[in-house]
Order: sequence, then structure tokens, then C-alpha cells
Amino acid sequence: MARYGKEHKQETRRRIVESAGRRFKQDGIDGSGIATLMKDAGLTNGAFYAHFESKEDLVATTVAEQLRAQRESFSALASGRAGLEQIMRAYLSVEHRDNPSGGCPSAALLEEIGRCPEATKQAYTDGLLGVVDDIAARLVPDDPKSARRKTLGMFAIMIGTLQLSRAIADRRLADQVLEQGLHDALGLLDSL
Amino acid sequence: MARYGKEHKQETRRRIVESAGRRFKQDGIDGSGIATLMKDAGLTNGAFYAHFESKEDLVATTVAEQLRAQRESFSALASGRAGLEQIMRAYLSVEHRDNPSGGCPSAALLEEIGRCPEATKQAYTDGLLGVVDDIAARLVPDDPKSARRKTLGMFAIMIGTLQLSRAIADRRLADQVLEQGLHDALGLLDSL
DNA sequence: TGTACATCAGTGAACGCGCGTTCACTGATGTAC
DNA sequence: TGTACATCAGTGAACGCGCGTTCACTGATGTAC
Repeated sequence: MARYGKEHKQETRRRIVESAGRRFKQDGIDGSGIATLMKDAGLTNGAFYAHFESKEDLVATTVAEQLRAQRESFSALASGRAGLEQIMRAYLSVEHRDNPSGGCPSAALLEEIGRCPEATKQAYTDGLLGVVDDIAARLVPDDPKSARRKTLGMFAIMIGTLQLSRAIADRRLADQVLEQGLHDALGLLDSL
Repeated sequence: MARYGKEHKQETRRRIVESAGRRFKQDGIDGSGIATLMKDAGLTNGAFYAHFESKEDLVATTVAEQLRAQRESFSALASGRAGLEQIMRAYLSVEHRDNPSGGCPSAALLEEIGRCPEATKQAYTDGLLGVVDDIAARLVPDDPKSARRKTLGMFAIMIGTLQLSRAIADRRLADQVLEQGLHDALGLLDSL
């Protein structure tokens, strides 16, 4: 290996962050070791510290990137009530529940982020507000403060519902939880 | 040590399960080692396997016990709408948010439980239904099926809201999330 | 009543293992002459 | 154009440490004689 243009290292870093996102969401942050994370990216453990200061540095970077990507994917859809309903239906679907590694970082990592150092929580907060304010602006452009609060409320239902559905052993009940969550989230949306 | 009545060993086991509940909720399941868990209970690591088959055995036992205790504490309060509102206000309070170790096991452990073996998820599901059906029966005694679904929906908001509030770095925003969650949860309660 | 023994909850050292992190090294490429 | 050298992304072995788990042992007590 060696002596590529400077975009090569950036591309490697990008690949590490992307695969780390999937791995963290699948096995948790504590449950994902450096060796595994690097193997996922097609590298060996030693290269890690050429790209990141520490595991916590990667965590904060990955959390930020995950929310940036989510914001982007939501932006592609949401515009007005119909777009948000579409997001909610996809979010509270069986497919999303059964595929955490490709899904919402908040639903998969929120608890662990709550236990992370302040810098990581700050990265999460910034990223979350990016997602939320984006939706809020499209939904209620005239009152951003209240729109943010209400959108956060809808997010809370969606996150809680998905996590609950993932933790319930009985599949039929887990599916009912998704349905009820969708019903409640749509109710909130219509009461706006 | 030795040769106590048989209630002595049971009491020790109970103490381990109780302190493990607090520790798990504070540091996460992955974040709590056997040595720490036993030290919390005033014992050394070696004694652990006289009480439990494995860490996973303790996890399942502790999850079940946590939900049993929550059911009991809710039962002491809830009767009708006023009781449930009281539960919601306590649940979505700053005090509860800032004290995970003494709080709701679902809010603190849901994500990790979702990644646990089936037996642990089953223990969680059983315990959760104990809590939920208890509340549902007091709330809408005539239609238990729909009451369960709706109560699960309220639970989802409460859990999602508390977790969100715990992960947000900005305290003012975190407090607003709690307020909005309470508003939405009460709205759901009144729409019953 | 006094003594020898069985019990067994709990101790603490040790097991192999994977963790996060460090570092001397490799080797393919771009550059200088 | 051909060769010697500098660069530096990535390798892989090693570090100390804490993990979950095992096990030979301890020692206070209840029981048997």
C-alpha cells in the first residue's frame, strides 16, 4: 500500500465510518470491538489510529454521520403531511424493526449515547436537530419553535415504539405495537 | 461464613439481583462486569456462580425482577385516570431522567434487551405485560385487548421521550422534550 | 457438656480471551536526478 | 529513460487490562456421639 492521492485516505475513513454505523446499530457500541470494525472495512486493527484518535472519536463521528445521512434520506421524501406519513409508515414497519443495522441510529443507539461523554451527546444533539428542524420547517414553516417541539414528540413515539417492538419476544404482539405506534404518531401529526 | 438457615442464601441472591438492577440501569448490561456486580452486593466474584448459571441468567432474572417491582410500584398508585396521570408526571420528570439507576428498566435497558437471547426477551415480554395489563385493567376494564394496545402505545411515548431527553446534551431542550412527551402522553390518555 | 465431623456460602487466585491502544515495520508508488 | 530515495497507508504482533468463568480452599456453624 501507499502513496495514493489524498482522496484515498479520506475514502478509507469514509468507509470505516459507514461500516461502523451498521455494526454499532447491530451489536451496540460496547458490543463492537476495533478489530471487528476494521475487518468490516476490509482493514486490520492497526490502521485504526491513523484515522481516529480513539474509539470514542469514531463513535462521535459515526453518530454525526448517521444523522446526516438520515436527514438526507428524509429530505428526499418529506414535504408536507403526505411525506411525513410516508416516513412514519417506513419507520414503523416490520422491515425496519427487523433490520436495525440499516435503520435509524436513534432507535438503535439512543440508550448508549445517553451514557457517552458530553462531546458525543453534543454530536448527537446537533445531528438530531438537523433532522428534526428539517422536517419541522417543511411541516409548519410559520412557527419553528413549536414545530420543533412537536416533531421531537413524534420522534419520541417512533423511537419508543420501534425499540419496544424489537425487545418483545412475541412476534404478533410486537407487530401490534408497531401498528399502535403508527396510529398514535399519525394522530399526533393530524392534531398539529 | 457458613451454615445459615436456607433463607440466608436466598437473601444474598435477592441482594445481588437488586443491586444488579441498579448497576445495569446505570452502566448498561455490557458495561457491568461480574466483579463489579458482586462488589455492589458486598461479595467477591467467585460467589457469583453459586447463585446463577451465567451472566445471562442474572440478566434475565434481574429484568424479570425489575418489571415485577415496577408493576408493584405502579399498582400502589394507579387507579383510573388520575393515578395514570400521576405515573406519567413522575415518569416524565427531570428527577427520573437524571436518575436512571433508580428508574424504569425499560427506558434504561430496552435497546440491549432487544439484542439479548430469546429467553431474556421472553422474560422482558412477560414482565412488561404484567405491568401493562395491570394498568390497562384499571383504566378500561371492559375491553382488555384494546386497553393493552393503547397502554403499550402510551408506554412507547414515555420510554422514547425519557431516552431522548437523556441523550440530548442541551439541558433546556432536554427539558422541553419531557414537557412535550407529557403533553402527548396525556393527550393519548384523554383520547381513550 | 464437650469434642469431632459434615456442611456449604463465600473467598480469591487463576484460566483463556478479547478489549483499546501502541509501534516497529512493509512495500507500492510518486519524485528527484 | 532508468535508478535511488522519500513517503505514508496499512500490517500485525504486542502491551496491560478487565472480561466471564472455574476451582481448590476456608472457616463458622449445626449435628452426632
